[in-house]
Order: sequence, then structure tokens, then C-alpha cells
Amino acid sequence: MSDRPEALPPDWPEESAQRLAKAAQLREMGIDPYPTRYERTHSLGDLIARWGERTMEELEQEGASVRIAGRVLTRRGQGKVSFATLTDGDARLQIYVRADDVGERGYRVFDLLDLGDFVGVAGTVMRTRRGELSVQVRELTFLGKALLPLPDKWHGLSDVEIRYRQRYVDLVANQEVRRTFVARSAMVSEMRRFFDARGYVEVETPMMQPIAGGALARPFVTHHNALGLDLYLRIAPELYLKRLVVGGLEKVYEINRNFRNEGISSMHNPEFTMLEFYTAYFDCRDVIAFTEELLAAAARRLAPSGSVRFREREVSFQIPFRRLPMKQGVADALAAHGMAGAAEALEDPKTLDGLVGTQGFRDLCAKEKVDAGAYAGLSHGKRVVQLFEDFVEESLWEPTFIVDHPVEVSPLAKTYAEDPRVADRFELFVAGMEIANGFSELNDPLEQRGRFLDQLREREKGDAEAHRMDDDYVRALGHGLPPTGGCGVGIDRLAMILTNSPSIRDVILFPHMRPEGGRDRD
RNA sequence: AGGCCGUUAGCUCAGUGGUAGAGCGCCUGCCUUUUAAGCAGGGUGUCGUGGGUUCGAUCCCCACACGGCCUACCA
Repeated sequence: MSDRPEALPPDWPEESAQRLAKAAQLREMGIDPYPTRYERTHSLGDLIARWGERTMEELEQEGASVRIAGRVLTRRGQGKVSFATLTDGDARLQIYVRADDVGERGYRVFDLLDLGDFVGVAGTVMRTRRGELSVQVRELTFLGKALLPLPDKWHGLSDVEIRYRQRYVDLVANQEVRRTFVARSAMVSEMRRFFDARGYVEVETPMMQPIAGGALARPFVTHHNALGLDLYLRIAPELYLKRLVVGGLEKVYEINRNFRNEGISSMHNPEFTMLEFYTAYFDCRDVIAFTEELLAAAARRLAPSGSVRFREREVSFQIPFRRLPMKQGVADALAAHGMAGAAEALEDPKTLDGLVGTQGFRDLCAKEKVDAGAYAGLSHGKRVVQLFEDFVEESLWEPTFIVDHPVEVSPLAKTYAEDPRVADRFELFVAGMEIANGFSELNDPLEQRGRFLDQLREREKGDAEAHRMDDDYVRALGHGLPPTGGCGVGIDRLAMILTNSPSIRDVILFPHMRPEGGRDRD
């Protein structure tokens, strides 16, 4: 065991010294300020559930004896009688301490309690004259000294930097933060239940990959010393999960972290949680139906009506969600902006090329604060996607499945037999955010190899996000992937919507921040 | 990466070119049913950091750090 320094860390407030002195006084009384355990009969929530509706007389008659514990949140002293509110994170309950009941020594222990300390209480369930359910204390047990003060008892903690860096303080001070993360847990647990009930196998695939595949994004690089090998933190588990389907795990899912070396915003964190699932013999339409059921079940778990408020607006997860072909969405949006003939242009590369060069289009871009220059030199399919992102995406509030993506942006998806330019793919948008992405998985090994070669050419042209060749994945497909449908769901964003959290940082316990105290200078 | 805004007590915040203020918390005292308990007293501080202007800077100027929002990349 290390030596216990007598001095407090230099940046701790003066109040810490006072609290430390109280801990010393407890030790002088033969009381350990940091004991190891306490036997409870009830959590505070249990106690409230059991006795919360009883009258003062009923409680007096029953005289129920309980042992509870919690952190002291507030104190109201009154000479030889005091009140304190305890919290166990979940619920709050008042205790009522009389010097006559606990004795001089017991009352002294109560005096040495600061806000934030932990205490165990043995006593009787009762209701005060003002009607508040309380435990009248018979015996106090000191359970843990807090040397640092809690934030303001009614303004709480609002400094967002401290809220994110010191989430432990945020959780104590702001009850809604706890509710949000408990709700997120319930959402994920409901999704696991959904998969487990349908015979899916939950798996874990590599976080560190020699080739970061399965999505279009820039990866983080790390290094394995013993192997002398650079590895990438995964940007998606997709290619590994499909290898498992090749191996006969016909229904698999994984809920785990992805890492993308890109910007940070209210919708982006460098590490984020993704659900991916794959089902043999499903096509894209089956996956859409399944995803719809899954999200509706998750939403109902948090809001039985299936409808939630997000950013002051209603979002309904009632089935069925809207289906909208990408080109139709673009054509409608452009028509609404007065661009006549957009629908025809989307069907013909030359016409679209002409359209994005017109003054009318450039004026529209200027008006919508869109970069018109981004449209130069794009392939037809990428142009359609760009139009979708610039003019449609944000407006998709109610859950909407966008379908029929250009093949260029879908290198792992099957195309329609009747039109090889269109992928059998969907993306689900809710509240203007992409929440899910799925498709009929491309299982022709040679076509997949060809798509990788196309991606390599894109990479050579400077697209840092283009796929790399993955020979082992092609080899896996060579052994035979059954017809398969798969989907990825952004868990953090879904949690944002279902918990009405405006920022992704409100649903990630420890969101990415610069290191405290500044970074080392390069 | 670019633009705008912010950084003052443990917390929430006001404020001024002349060495700093409120509420809560905290400290001292009183009070045997309180509820943001009350009453009397006490201000606890590197005014983000480093330079500059000035007789004098927490305030004005510059740089930097950290944070927020927006834009860009992205899910």
C-alpha cells in the first residue's frame, strides 16, 4: 500500500481542508470515514414504492424498521433536530434526525456530515407533520467522506466543460443526465432483446484491422510493436460480420464502437456506437421491414406511444415509415425551388450536367448556401447524391427510408438486375440525420473485386475515403455468401432522438474533448 | 481547418481604467417537524495564461490555451 499523503492536491478549494479536518475528527472518535460495506434493507426507490402512499397514521402504526443509505444532498438543521435529503442516484428521500433518538455521539456524527458525504441510516419509516415521507433515524453510520463540494444545490452544474470532463459531478448534480443514460441503456437492451428473441447471435469482431473497410471514412492509425505493423481502428465491422455469414452464422449482430478520424460536431463523435446486423436470405426489402420493427420497438420502450419530441418537434415511429426513392426526393425538392425539368435531368447524365451549369442552379445554390462548385467533375450518380445531401437530407424529419442509391457510392451493395446503375440499398433518415444504412449484400466475389478496383481508381484520383482492396474478403465471398441483407444503425443518434438530446455529447458519457491543461506544442 | 462568442469565489452569475460583488455552498453562534428552513455575524479570489498600452489593467490592444455555437469533412 502506498503512503497516504497528508496534503491535499494544490488546486483543491479551501473547503476541502475543512472537510478533511472533519474526517480527522471522525477518526478521533474511532469512526472510519471510509468503511467497506453497509447492509441495506431497501433502496430509496424501493422504500418509496412500498410506503410512499401510506398516511402518517398508517406508517406510525406499522413502525416499519429499515436500513437505507445514500449521499447527503441537502441539510436543514434546527438545533437538536435536523433533516437531510439523501440520494442513491435513482431516488431521493428525507431523513429526520433527533438528538434524543440518536444520542449525543450520533448527533455529533450527523454534525460532521457534509453535503456529498455518504451515510447509512437505520430507523423507522414515518411521515412528518408537513406530510413528507421520511426515515426517522435511530442509528447513523458514516459511509464515505467527500472532500470536494458539490455544485450549487439549485442552479446545479451548467458549465458544459465540467459536465463532460467530470461526468460524475454532472450525474450527481443533474438528474436528467442520469435519466438520459438510463434511457439509452434501456433502448440498447430492448434492441438486444429484439435480436435475441429472433435467434440472432451477438458477436464481437476486430477493433484493430489491417485494412479499415466496410465504410467510406478516414481511419485512426495505431501501431503493433511486436509485429512491427500499423493497424487501423475500425470504421465499421461490416466485412467481418459478412465473413461470419459465409461461415454459417446466418443471423449475426454486433453493437460496438466505430472510430472515424473526422470532425466533431453535435452529430459526430470520433468514436461512436453502431449496431450492425446481417440476415442470410434477406434482401433489402426484408431488412427495411425488420429495421422498421426494431426501431419502433426501441422507441416504444422509451415512449409507449411510439412518438417522441425532439428539438421541439414531434417524431413518430409509427409503422410504416415513409419510403422515398432518392431521385424522387431530389426532383421534388428541386421542383419546390422552381427548378423545372429536374426529374428528367436526373435520368440523363448529359441533361443533369447541363442543369448544374445553369445560372438558375447557381443562384439556387447561393440562396441555399450550397457550394455550386462541388458539382463540377462529379459522376452522374455522385451528383444525384450531392443534390440529395444539399437539398433533401435536412428536411427529412419523420422516419424516411431513402432507397435506390447510385452504385458509385455503394461498393458493397447488390444492384438491381434490371438496372446495374442502382444499388438495392436504403438509408433511414430521422430528424434530418442519417440513422441507418442497409442493403442487399453484394455476394458475387468477382463483381466485388471489380468494385474494389473501381474504388482503388477513386483513391488514386485523391479520394482518401475510397475503399482499399481486401483480398481476404473477396476470398471469403469466393467460398460463398448466401443471399444476405444487412444494416447498420447509429445508436448514439437514435438515442439523441429518443431522449430529446440536442447534442450527441448528451448521450455519450465521456465525449471526446481536448486533454485538460492544453496539448503539447508540436 | 474558418467565423462569431465566452473564460471573474467551490457552484450560478453581476461588475468597474484606481487592488472586486450577489445568491447558494462554506465557517462561527442560536433554534426539537424542516422543505431553496430561518435569524445574527464572517468574503473564502492568480478576475484563463503570457506580453503590450498606461502613473495605474480584471477591464483597452495582441498572442496563446480551453470551451460553446455556426460553417466545412462525416454517421
